[in-house]
Amino acid sequence: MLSTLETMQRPATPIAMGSRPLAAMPRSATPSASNKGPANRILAALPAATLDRIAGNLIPISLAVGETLYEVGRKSHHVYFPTSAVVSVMCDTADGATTEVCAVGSDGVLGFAEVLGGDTTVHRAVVLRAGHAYRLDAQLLKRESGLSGVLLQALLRCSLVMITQAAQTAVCIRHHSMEQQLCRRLLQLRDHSRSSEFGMTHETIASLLGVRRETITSAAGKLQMDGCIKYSRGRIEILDRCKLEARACECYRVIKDATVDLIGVEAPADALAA
Amino acid sequence: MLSTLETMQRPATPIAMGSRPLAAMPRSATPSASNKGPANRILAALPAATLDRIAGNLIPISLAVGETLYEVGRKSHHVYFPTSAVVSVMCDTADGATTEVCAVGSDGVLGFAEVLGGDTTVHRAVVLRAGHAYRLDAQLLKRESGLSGVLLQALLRCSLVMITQAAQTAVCIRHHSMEQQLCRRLLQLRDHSRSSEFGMTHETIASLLGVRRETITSAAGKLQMDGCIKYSRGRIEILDRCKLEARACECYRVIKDATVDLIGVEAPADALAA
DNA sequence: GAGCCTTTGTACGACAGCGCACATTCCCCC
DNA sequence: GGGGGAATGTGCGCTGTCGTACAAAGGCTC
Repeated sequence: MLSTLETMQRPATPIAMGSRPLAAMPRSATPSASNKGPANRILAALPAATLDRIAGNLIPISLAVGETLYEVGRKSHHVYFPTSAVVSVMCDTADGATTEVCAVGSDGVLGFAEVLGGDTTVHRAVVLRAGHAYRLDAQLLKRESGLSGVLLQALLRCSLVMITQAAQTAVCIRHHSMEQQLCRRLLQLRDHSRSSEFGMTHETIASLLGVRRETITSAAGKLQMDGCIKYSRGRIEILDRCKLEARACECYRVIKDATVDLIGVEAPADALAA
Repeated sequence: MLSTLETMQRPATPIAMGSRPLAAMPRSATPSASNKGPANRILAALPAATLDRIAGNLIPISLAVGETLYEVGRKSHHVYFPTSAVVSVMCDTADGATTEVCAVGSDGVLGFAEVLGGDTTVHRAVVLRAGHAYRLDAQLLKRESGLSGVLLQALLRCSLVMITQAAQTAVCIRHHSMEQQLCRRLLQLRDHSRSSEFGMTHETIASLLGVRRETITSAAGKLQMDGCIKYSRGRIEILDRCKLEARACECYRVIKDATVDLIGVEAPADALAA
């Protein structure tokens, strides 16, 4: 779990496309929260008895940038609990345009829609930041969740976070300027990477926000001019987090607060660092 | 449950504001699906044993247009199962702009975020179409859901529908034209009202879509010109459903299909009528 | 160290919505 | 049946984003 940002740079394509098969991760780590790396918070919050029952089936895997966890209209047979990886949930239009509706990291779960037996997945989940995750068989989770209300409650909690993110994304797109949206997304990227620098081209950010690359270049240019950020060739560094937050819309806070409220507190260092 | 559209017309204000206290509904109907009116599908789908346990606490209430079921940042102590009423879940910006992120009718539940103990509600739920609903004490539901996984699964299902709606709303706002968005929303309104006519001013529609009244007037004007709809003084009639669907973006279908997939089939007459 | 590819910068016309300001028309009520 | 208020129609300049096209610059490879 040492993957720093250096290992994730420069996806060959923006996350709009790309779907390589999952690479199984050889070494088996325990899913308990006591690990050094950032464990998945949902798993960590489960009572020991529940966790024990599924622990044996949690397969640690490694995710590369651009990998697709599940595709629109196709049934996924797995549920994913990211630890260090971050996954974007994308929503597409009929003519190929895309927008990220929410991002899931170690504070969430992916693919649990299948557990309920819905036939189609409307969204696409693409790895945004390389890292690790635990994979669980959907059928197994389905059986277990019938027995353990705690598990269902955890899933419900996650889904509420996703509702909040998606809803806030909608208002944000409607009412806030591109610069505000960019600031928000940069802050979220920072929070997920736990470092003030991360690899990401204008092109990739554009495909997250569902706008043109040039629009991002223009907005990012202003932010750099004002000393909020610094970037070059697929590498962005946040110089002044406060300034960035001041320029962002409130959506950043709304989403963050709701997540903390439902899932749990952020790492303390995170809330302070620039 | 006779409230036709005649009784809901002309809210004093667009749904952007307004919060009157709830009016208790005197007559007590059984929540079972065997009633003549449209029962709540979530309740109807519960196994008899589960339903029996909460039936005594389901209080039938009547909802008027513009009533606020829950407000941002305030804790609601009730969960609502609409039968004939339709409720908009609105998301606001700091400077007062609003957008509807999803709409809930007899195929959904409102306010279940509280059940999980989240402290803040990020959204606002406003009655869009007058009608009836069942109200349930949140604490009671919390207790019951600890016991009944079926109940939790039902809530999770509903939350997935909401995710789909909110996510699709986001892409739709980003990538589709106002005319497309208007068509989509009109079709959804029609589906919820089970009649091709419904009371709604341009102003109200504008506040749902988060745009100016004039923008709606202009887009609606084109639709009327082409014989898709007919409107006058807060009353809109859909003349040609097919034409409307052809002009709408795919978002309408995506949301509808996902809802049917997760919650259940629509009333058969509904899928056909013009 | 030359070439190539990726990333970023820039320009310009098109156009959809916004904000504002009125005009008009219809319905309801006195 | 006349007034008043709500609902709708319309115009105009402004701004932000799109679409397209091309230029410049940085890093990697041979």
